[in-house]
Amino acid sequence: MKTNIRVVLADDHPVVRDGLAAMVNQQADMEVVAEAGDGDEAIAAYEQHRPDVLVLDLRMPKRDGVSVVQRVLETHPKACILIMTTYDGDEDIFQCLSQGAKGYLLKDAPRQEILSAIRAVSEDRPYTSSAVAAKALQRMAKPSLTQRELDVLQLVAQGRSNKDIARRLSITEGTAKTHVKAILTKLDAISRTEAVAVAHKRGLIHL
Amino acid sequence: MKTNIRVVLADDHPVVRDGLAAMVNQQADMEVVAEAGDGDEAIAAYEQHRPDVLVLDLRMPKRDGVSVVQRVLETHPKACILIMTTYDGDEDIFQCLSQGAKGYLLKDAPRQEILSAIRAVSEDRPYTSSAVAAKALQRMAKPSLTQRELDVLQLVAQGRSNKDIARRLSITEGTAKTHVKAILTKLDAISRTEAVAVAHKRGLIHL
DNA sequence: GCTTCTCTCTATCTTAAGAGGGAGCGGGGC
DNA sequence: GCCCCGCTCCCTCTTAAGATAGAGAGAAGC
Repeated sequence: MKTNIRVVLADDHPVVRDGLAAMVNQQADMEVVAEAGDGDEAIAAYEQHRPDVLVLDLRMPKRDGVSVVQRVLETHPKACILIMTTYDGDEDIFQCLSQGAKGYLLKDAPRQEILSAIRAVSEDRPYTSSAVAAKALQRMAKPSLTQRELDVLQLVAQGRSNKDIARRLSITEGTAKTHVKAILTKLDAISRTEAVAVAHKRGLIHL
Repeated sequence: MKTNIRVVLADDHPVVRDGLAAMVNQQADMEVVAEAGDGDEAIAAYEQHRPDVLVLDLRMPKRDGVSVVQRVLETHPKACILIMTTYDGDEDIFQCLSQGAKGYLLKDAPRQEILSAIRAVSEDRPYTSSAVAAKALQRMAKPSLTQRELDVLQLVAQGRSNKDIARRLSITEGTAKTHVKAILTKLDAISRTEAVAVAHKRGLIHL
């Protein structure tokens, strides 16, 4: 057939790109037209080739997946992006999906699932894996952190003291404590260290 | 030639296995004889095929890379094992190498490096990447934690209080504090939360 | 206009964390 | 035998962390 699905692969591991490329090129109805090893290359490759599907790793050097999704959809609102990630707890997944990514995949997914996800996304059909759907529901029930709280959380995770955090954010120590307290309540943690553990598990922060 | 290098691949991501398999099978002098998706399968595959090289991911379900290395070398002291990992800061790398793994690789290594590493290991020559050699030197200079301290660190990372840690390890709170203090000193951290951050960066713990 | 939310700041109080000591006991190496 | 090390326990003291409660300013939505 002449209506091949044109795919661009973006992943920082050559091995993974090879694996995906091998799988894709074996299919009669799809082909890899370009590969990218980091976020900037991914954007450049998209601009140049305008593929039917962009398969995108979330964690990449220079520019992470979230910002690539943002950037590409800004200039090409109809772009079909399939997110690929290692961790299903990753908060970024939901950020990408809500920004307009068409689907997401776990890296440990079997071959068939990967291929059918690419086909689905290429036809503008959203692809939702059951694992992520479940996570999404769980996530709905939990309170979300404000931007300021995420700022504070980031510093807490680095091991900063309240006083240090206050200095860096140009607020009083009392305010820093207020934010930390709010974080503890929302994450259902007793101590800041537990909060970091929970936040990491939920993919709210990347250490 | 008839002296093919027989390779077993162990990685929990089908995509990665595909990529490696494609690369390896393209070479005239090597072939993939089996693949494994977790630690137990890796051991079973080794027993069954006795390959020249076992390419092993450090992080796998059921049984992690370290214990696979241990197990295989126990019964086959001459086994040639090539460790593959995503993170170069991983403490487990050194554990594997000191246990007798012949080489290690980063997953973001280029194709050529991967292939030459496999060839080196198959000839019983150790393969050491420059990145890891540098890390190894850095690591030498730093004080190492005792087993007990690692136990405590694990619990600290989960957000447990000193009192809680004491209860779980059947020691007094004072002793728990002593261990925590030693950890802080060795990791050069001011607070337990910073200690967790440092420990994670060094791959001493996996959250 | 009113409510709601976020961010900011205040104050007090209790408890946990961390600094700085010292010390006994068992095992392994010298 | 002795010494070093890892693990355990003890003490005091200071400071940081966390619980609790209240409140004002500004923005967004109804």
